[in-house]
Amino acid sequence: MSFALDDLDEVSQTLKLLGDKTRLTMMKLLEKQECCVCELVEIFKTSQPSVSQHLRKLKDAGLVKEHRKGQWIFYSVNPNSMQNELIQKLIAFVPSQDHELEELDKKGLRISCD
Amino acid sequence: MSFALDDLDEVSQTLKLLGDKTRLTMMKLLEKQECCVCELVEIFKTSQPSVSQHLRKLKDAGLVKEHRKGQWIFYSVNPNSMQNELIQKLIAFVPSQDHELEELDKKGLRISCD
DNA sequence: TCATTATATAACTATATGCTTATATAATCA
DNA sequence: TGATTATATAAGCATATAGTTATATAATGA
Repeated sequence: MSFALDDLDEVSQTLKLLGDKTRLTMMKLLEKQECCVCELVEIFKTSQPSVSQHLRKLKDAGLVKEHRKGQWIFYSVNPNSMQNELIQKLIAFVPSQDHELEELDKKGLRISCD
Repeated sequence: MSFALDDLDEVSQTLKLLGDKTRLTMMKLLEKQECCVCELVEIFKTSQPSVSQHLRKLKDAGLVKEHRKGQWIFYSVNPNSMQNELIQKLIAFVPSQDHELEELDKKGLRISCD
């Protein structure tokens, strides 16, 4: 069961976070598929600190979770966040990012473990 | 018929706009009921220029419409905006602002024309 | 253990944002 | 017409934000 998020501050805080193109796209990507930082650096064509700082904000808000696999840290959307119902509705409006993941595969830059 | 808003920039731009507590609350209010600037000044307990500037941003994005009645200019949510489907989903998560309108009535500060 | 790779964090900078004060425009009313 | 009321806009300021560079931490592998 997901309980409704009915608090003005939390809604506006969440919208402010996702009012950034990079973070909004990240959520769309990480909803479908967990990614490590270096994959996101490749996808967003930006610096590693920039990616880490965006992820930090999403994590602080509880929107993503992380787990380490060896040297990599993988991030994905936290399905148990209080804001998840809102998040799901939002990212439905964001264009699919599947092509980004396919690009990664093509370039052989996809990280996979186990 | 409402057509889906499927553009990353427009979605993130809309979320950034509504990632402000004042503007988010305004949209919730103006969805239910048109208000003039002076009513919003009373409700938000802030300055008139501040309210006007927020409304300006919402209007520039096409999210609200205005019409003058005598000396007052009334604003309301524009149901024909390209983002309306997204807006409706968003403001469903915002707590009702009915009490604000009731407060106005009680204080005799509600503007009505015709 | 040392070098390499992945990630996080800190400090700095440039730009964006929201509010304030002051002023301009527009409508109403005496 | 002049005073009042409602609203918009401009300029200035303080804070927030996102990116950069430099550095720290952590895991891997030779």
